[in-house]
Amino acid sequence: MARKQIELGEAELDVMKTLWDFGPQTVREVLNRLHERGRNVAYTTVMTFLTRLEQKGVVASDKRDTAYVYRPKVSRQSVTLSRIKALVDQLYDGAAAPMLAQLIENQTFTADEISQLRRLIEDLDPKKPE
Amino acid sequence: MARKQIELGEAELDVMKTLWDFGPQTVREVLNRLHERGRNVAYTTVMTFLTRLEQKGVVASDKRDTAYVYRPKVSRQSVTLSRIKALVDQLYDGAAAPMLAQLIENQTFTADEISQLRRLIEDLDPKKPE
DNA sequence: ATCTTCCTACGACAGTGGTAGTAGAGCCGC
DNA sequence: GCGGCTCTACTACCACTGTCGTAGGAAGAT
Repeated sequence: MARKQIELGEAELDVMKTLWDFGPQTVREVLNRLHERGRNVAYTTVMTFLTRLEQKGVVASDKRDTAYVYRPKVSRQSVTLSRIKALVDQLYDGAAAPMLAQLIENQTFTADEISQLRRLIEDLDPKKPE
Repeated sequence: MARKQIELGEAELDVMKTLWDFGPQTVREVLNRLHERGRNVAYTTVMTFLTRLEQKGVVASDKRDTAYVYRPKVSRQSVTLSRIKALVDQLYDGAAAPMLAQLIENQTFTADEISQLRRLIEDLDPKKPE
């Protein structure tokens, strides 16, 4: 019950992405990555993000030489999934099927994607146990 | 470019839901609905929500007798869709298929839902025009 | 007329997230 | 040994969101 859902802001998520995509990095390295992706923040801003993320328990740091190196403590998958779940809860009271339906109806897909999705659906078993 | 995405908070969304589900209502009515769904907020809190929602342009109000009646100005669908899109953008850079895949893989569905989804997928045409 | 009740208007406050500045420590080059 | 450069620590600030309180008007109950 005390399961306090980890909330990450948009910018914080961006920082996580660079850690996921490029591995453990120093503040400066993260800063450069962010600039590359068009997020032009100040050095100290990145520090703030990383510190907050560490407080939230989603990254860890070790000192290497003079600077700290930060690394993710949670997987991209888990964050992604929990976000999706939060949205499903919010919008559809936890029922994933209607959300899927809406997504499917309102997006366009390539033929490849469609066959991929078909395969996924074919393989579904009802109430498959974990 | 000036396309300012409408942001609704969790509680604000809850208010919208009562308007969508039960139609135009006064502050008091919304309050009661919220209490029914377990959101125990104060009367003035609901007022604040409705006022803010009106400022955001997603609800409108008319005076009826002594009290204002609030009604939604945007459809549930549109809000829902734009939220989903925001998430897809955030997590998958706008590619819906991977998100679908992840959802499908990590949820369990009833047989009914599965056949419904199957039908949806079957009907998909590649790059189907609007 | 007064009391009670309901409604609105307005202000307030704390928490979070995005953003940054300043101060001070450690090290490098000369 | 001194000036820079880089890094951390700490503080700050604003906007937004969730939450509410108080003040005052209007209108029915007595």
